[in-house]
Amino acid sequence: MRPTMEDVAARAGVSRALVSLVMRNSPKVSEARRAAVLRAAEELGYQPHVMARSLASRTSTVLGVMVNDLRNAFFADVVEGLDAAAQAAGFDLVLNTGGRSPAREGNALRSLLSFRPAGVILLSPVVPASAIEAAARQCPVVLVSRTSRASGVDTVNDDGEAGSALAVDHLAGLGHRRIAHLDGGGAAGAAQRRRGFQAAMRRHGLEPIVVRSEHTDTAGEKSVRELLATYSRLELPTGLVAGNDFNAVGAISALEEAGLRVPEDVSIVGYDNTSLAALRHLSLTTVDQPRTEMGRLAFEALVERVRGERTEPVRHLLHPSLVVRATTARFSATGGVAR
Amino acid sequence: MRPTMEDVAARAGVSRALVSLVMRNSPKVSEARRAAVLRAAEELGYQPHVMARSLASRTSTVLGVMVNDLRNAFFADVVEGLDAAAQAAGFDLVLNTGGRSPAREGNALRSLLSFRPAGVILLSPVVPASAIEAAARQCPVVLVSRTSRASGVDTVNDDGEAGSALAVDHLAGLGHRRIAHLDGGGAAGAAQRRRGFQAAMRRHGLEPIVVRSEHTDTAGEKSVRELLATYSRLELPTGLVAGNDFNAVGAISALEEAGLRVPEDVSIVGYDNTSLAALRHLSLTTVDQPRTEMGRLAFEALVERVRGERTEPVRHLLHPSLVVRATTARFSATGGVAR
DNA sequence: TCTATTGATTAGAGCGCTCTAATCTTGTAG
DNA sequence: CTACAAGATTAGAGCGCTCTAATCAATAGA
Repeated sequence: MRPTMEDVAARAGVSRALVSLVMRNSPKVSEARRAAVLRAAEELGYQPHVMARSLASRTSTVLGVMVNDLRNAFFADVVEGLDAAAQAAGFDLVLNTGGRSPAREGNALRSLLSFRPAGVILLSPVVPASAIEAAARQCPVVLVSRTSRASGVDTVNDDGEAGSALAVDHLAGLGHRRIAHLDGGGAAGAAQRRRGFQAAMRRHGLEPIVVRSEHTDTAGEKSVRELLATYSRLELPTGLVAGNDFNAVGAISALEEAGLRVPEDVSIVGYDNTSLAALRHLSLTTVDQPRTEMGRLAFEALVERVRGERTEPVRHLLHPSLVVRATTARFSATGGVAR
Repeated sequence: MRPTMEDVAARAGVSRALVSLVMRNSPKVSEARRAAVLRAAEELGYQPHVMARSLASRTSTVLGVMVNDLRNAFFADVVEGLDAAAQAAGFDLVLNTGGRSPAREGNALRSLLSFRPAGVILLSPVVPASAIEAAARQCPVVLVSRTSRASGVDTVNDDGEAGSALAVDHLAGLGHRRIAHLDGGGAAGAAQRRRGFQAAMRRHGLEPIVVRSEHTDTAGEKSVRELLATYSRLELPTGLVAGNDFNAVGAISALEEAGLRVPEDVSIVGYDNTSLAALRHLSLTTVDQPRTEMGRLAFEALVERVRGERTEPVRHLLHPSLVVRATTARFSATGGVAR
């Protein structure tokens, strides 16, 4: 049996209460006793039992985290940021996955709440808003990559409109006039990216071209083939704002297959700055979301609530940034830069 | 305040003990009472408090999981497999990251153990063996992508030697004779892959060429440049077994940069079958590890111990498989297939 | 010498649950 | 009726800790 506080107390010749004080770094313990207790604890290999502590103190150091899909590098990055911040502050993460199904997410959320966590962080959840509000009645809730109007809920989102605008500004700045967006369809954040694209294009006095696509490489290929079938070579968009990096890679494949060069004939911008984009082989110009930072902010928002420092909801809208790599170049009327 | 068992008992007009029995699906409760309790619980929105339950029953449904690096898709996949199995069996995951530093991993592990978890799963940990053995004295431990001889420790590993052999057999079968391995250096599993490569080459009566590299794309580029500098065009290896997929992508870049075509001039096999490899743009032939399966097996090994069904350590060595895509082709003495 | 006062220590109740053992109901057989 | 077994229910201790209030020791002031 693992030693308990009682064992440490007996060995150190003090009361359990004193051991408790030492374990919580209370200042009102004499140095002599503290040392004795610490030594006894060390000798027995004692470690406080977080669950018992949580129960007795009616506080929790557990943060529930529900992830839409861990295989998605985006979420993995957010969780890493979350974990780093939580560890530094002495919190522990209980982690779940919802399998992208509302029903399963509901169970996962319930399971997290049964820990009576200090708070809960949901990464791009697909559960109905009512479920989120119900959770918010039990403990603070922070949403990442999903919005909410509930007052007990904080949100952390990337400003997809600004991100698309960044991409458009970049391409327009390079002289491109015919620019198309490969829309992410129903994917999280896709609507904002599309809106941002359209708004930015109009701001530049350009006609927005939106092609329905998805956040996968095969969809990117397909969409570009459609584009190629629709436009003559001379009218083909010379700039492409993809829904995400995967989509961009697919688009590049289809372009190259058709004998078009990137970036000489067509410039292309991705979205997300995944590890994929950074690969030298691709060197994709892309829009970066501060993912680790998003995790940190989510944690901080939660902790502010837990500590009662704030009751008003906070809505973080993070500003993305453009990472210029090798898939974008100045527009050339001759359809290619000089070689 | 959230309702407790006492509240439910009062509302249903029964004792707390009876509510406890209902919550645990005990068969020795009359249907009438069961229904009454369930209704009262429903009305109050009652959910048992896992921590209190764990404390009282001296059992735990918590599994501690320490991940070397969540950003690495490999681990994210394993965790997904783990999570699916754990959820199905009613366990919860407490998750940590070690920041790839032994000291930080030590803290992370301690933090997990302070939950008195049913068991602990470590994904490619870098802590010293002694720390693992110490943990194993407190609860069952399963290691993924790391070996151990301790008797309280189960392990789940992919058979890196077999994986490399698969790659070599494939290339040799395509007629390649000069085959080089881009070694992963100190990375987890790199040693096995190298050994497997060497053994397989000898089995085919071929001379193994090993180039020191790392599991990154830039290292892959660098290594191929070295290869190009070392060998004349005619003596250049025509088959490459990369340390992992990233490494393979870097290698491809360097080859193309040098005017060599993949797979016409050089065939290349990756390792891990990451989402990267599946990208149609790359279509990398690669060795697949059953990652989700590894997570599931780790969970099962743990549960067997938790249930006391087994005390002997189990050492899973999973058989990888080859996924043939477009970066490998039959060797042609003319240095290229007919076009 | 006798309070106050301050700081250090501890007794003991209680967190929300489980679990053993005891108690209460029935139904049935004698 | 009574006795008793079997099933249903409950009392109450206890899991490992925290926290309030009480106790104790030591020092200072009068």
